[in-house]
Amino acid sequence: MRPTVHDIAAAAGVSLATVDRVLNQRPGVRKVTREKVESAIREIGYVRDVAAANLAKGRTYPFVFLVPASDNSFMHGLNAEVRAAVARSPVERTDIRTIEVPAFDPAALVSELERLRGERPAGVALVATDAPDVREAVDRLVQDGIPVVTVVSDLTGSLRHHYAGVDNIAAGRTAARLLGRFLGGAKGEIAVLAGSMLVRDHRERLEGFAALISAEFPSLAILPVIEGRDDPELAHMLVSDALSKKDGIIGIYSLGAGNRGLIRALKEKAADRALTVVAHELTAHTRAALLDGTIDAILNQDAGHEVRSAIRVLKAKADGLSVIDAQERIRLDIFLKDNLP
Amino acid sequence: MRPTVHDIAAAAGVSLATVDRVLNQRPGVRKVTREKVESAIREIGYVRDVAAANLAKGRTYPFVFLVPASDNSFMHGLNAEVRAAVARSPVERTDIRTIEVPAFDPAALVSELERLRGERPAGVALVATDAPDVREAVDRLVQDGIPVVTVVSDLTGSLRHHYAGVDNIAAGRTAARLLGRFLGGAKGEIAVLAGSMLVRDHRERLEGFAALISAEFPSLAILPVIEGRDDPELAHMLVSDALSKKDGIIGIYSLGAGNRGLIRALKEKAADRALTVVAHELTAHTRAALLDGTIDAILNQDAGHEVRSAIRVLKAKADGLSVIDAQERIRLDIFLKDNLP
DNA sequence: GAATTTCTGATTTACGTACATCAAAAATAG
DNA sequence: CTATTTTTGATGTACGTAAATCAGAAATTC
Repeated sequence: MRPTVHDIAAAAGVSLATVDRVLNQRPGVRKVTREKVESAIREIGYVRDVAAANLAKGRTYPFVFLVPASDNSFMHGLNAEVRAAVARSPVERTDIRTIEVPAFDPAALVSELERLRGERPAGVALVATDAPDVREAVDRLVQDGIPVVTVVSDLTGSLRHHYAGVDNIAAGRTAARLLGRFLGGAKGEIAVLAGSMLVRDHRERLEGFAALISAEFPSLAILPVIEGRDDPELAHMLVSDALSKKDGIIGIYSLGAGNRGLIRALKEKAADRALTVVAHELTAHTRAALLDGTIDAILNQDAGHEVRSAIRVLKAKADGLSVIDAQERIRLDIFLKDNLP
Repeated sequence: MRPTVHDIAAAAGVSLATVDRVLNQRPGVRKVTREKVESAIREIGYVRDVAAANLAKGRTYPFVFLVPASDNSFMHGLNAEVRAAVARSPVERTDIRTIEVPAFDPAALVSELERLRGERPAGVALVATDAPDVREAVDRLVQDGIPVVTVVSDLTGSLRHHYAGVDNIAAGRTAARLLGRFLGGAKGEIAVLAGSMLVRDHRERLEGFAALISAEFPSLAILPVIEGRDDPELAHMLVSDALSKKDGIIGIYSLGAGNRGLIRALKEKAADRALTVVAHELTAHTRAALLDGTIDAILNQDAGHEVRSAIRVLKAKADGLSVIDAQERIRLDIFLKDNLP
């Protein structure tokens, strides 16, 4: 049996009340006594029974998820996963509230974060827009002792406790190597379709991609980035246009959302051409395109894992517990036709 | 606040004791009363507070892990993960015991399983050796109401509750596509290094690999399988030999363990040749070989995830709860030089 | 050394569930 | 209708922790 508070009391020669005061950092304990108790805790190897503690406290964890009100498959998926987590929340003693904030709008995010600072939830998860004032707002929350994790997109240089998302530079490099190897030394041009260069994940993916291509696949030339604003219609138009004008294109890297438009353009304009295509995010559309050969590989981050990981980390931080790092690392999934889930 | 047993009692118009009898399936409740209580439970949407229940029961989950006494990096890694789980076990109210069983020895596994049947642990996890009498022994455990999950290697047609491992046919197909695409239509021979064709995962990987190569990459010819028994020395010898004799080899698929020997052979015999190599299981050796270009891609299953998943599933089954399927699906990791963890 | 402040101990209630006991009520058998 | 069995209610204790109260002890101040 693991030791309990009673065992600490006995070992330290103090009363239960004093042990409780030390454990919960309540005032009214002399320094010497406090140290006596603390060393007893260490000696007998006491670990607080979190389940019992939460039961006694009647505690639930009021968590807040800030999700961008963005209209693409990936964000819809993320939202669905948060809702699924909300559905499970009573069982896990969490009380998750989601707040939609305008996408790519640092000011809106900041004001929401400030509001939350007054509310003092047990933890905050957010899809960060990478701006200095957002970072400052997050850091203020952290300094107030509120656990904060970023999801999907991280915040440069902030004090957030954790980032539940993939390494986007590595993702870009991986895409580059796949494209480069699949093209087998051929010479030609690569088109890159992004959502917007104002978003950190997209910038990083491009950065990793471009670096590896130029370092290891010099026979491939990267064309100026096409910014499709994650909008299927716009993406369709821009990609169609590029394919018509340039017939040196032998590969495409789609690093953002809006793949529906890309896929349509490919089917219309490139059915005859042997294009190699690598895209991000597994959705119904990209899955179908992978299966029918329009896309050759899909890089993906599992939104469900990200949401669950964020919640686990917030809970652990709220309880002052440690997390299993390997469990919380969000992996970059590579899907070929053959290993689809 | 979520409803409690008191709420059920009030809603059903019975006493707490009766609710308790129904909930814990104790005798002494008339059918009509039982149904009244059950419908009240459904109506108010009561879910048992597992934490409080376990506290009251003073319950710990005595789980047993049967791991093969196999001397290769992967099994060592698996063992380490189980030990890590054991270290965490007091916090999670689990009491995990590991038992080493001789590898690839159905009889030994069966006798251990039979012994456990008498012991009645709260759950059993095992790396299955795929044999009919093992299946029967597992099914007897299941029929006795003991939760059973297979880890890494599954058991054909058995009643086990769950399999915490990757789809090995898909893994073989994925390896085939990677090799095929990386080779870019070149013509030549592919060598396959396996541990033993007596193990199910290896058989399945080969099956998937061969099927896809012959269907989609007809210019590639698969040489007879080299069985290295997961032994680095033997693998080294056999691969060296093959490389010396056949100079039509342009690709290698290593689907088992013992990659240390393979890597040595490659460095000695094929430094000059442009071989494309796909191997399984990320270890210190394969990682180094991937980074220095000796290996082109590594397929991996995360032993830590498998172990934690197995424990989560066993716990859920023991409590009669459901699991989050997406969370428990073990993914096939594809590692290139650029997305190593 | 008395008055005051600061610590400490003893005790109680609570969280939601499990489990046991004993008495009372209801159903069934004879 | 009585005797018996079955079903139900009432109540208490326990799990490990949190949190509160109040009295008493120890330390500090003047």
